[in-house]
Amino acid sequence: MESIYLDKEQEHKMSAQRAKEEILSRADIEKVANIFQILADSNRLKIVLALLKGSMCVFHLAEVCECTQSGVSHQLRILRNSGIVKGKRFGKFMEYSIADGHIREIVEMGVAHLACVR
Amino acid sequence: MESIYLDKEQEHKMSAQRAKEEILSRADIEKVANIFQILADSNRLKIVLALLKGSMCVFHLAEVCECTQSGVSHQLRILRNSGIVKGKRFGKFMEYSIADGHIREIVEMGVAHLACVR
DNA sequence: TGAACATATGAACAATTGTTCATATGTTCA
DNA sequence: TGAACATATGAACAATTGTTCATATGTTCA
Repeated sequence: MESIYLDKEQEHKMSAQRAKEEILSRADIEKVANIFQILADSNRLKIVLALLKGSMCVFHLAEVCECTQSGVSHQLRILRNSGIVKGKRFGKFMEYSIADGHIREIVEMGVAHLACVR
Repeated sequence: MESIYLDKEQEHKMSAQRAKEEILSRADIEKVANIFQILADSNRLKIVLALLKGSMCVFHLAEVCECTQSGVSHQLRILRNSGIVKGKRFGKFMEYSIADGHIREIVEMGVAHLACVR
């Protein structure tokens, strides 16, 4: 007997075909996953959220994030390496700020998603 | 001698103040970080990208993602638990599809970011 | 110059995560 | 019913990640 779900199977096959043709390259997918990976840690996300309010130095970031200086510094390195934030020295202080114009949109998308989860 | 960067310090202090007042709650930040966490793995991201092209079953997902059946199944559980995808049985097959209307926007943001990294 | 402050970094560790293998569960169909 | 197929899941393992502690580096200012 023929499957009663033959049309469904056909449909899935077509989706799969389309997906295979249009999917991003492995390298691109990894890059996108990396962006999300950076934002996937609450401390790093908190740093980004804080910096979106305005530039500040490590001391204040640690304060806002309720986190140790060392912890913030380590996370800042990751954020710097990925090009999301940049640091500029002012005397003893390092002023950190958002370096990536698109990061606000991505983060705001995530925050917007929060509302519709409820 | 007074610091030559006194105005900068003042500025940072104000940013920090704003950040402390306006920052999301710890719980909300964790939720947002979680959404990003889900999308932070290339295999999971690939599954989501594929499903955005159309619903399909586990067999096809494994094919598109060049991944084992078991691997896809494990990742699907994570995606299901987070409410991003849903599964519906059709006979022997499970049809998976995107359950979260906002996920397309978030993923597309990430993909758009790709272009401006180049 | 050296004390005080701000930040960065290396090493070690615990915790988390993704993958694989083996196997269980669910469904169809002859 | 039982063989064949599709999917899910538990256990084990290697790899990755975040945090902490100690300490190094960079800067100012008396």
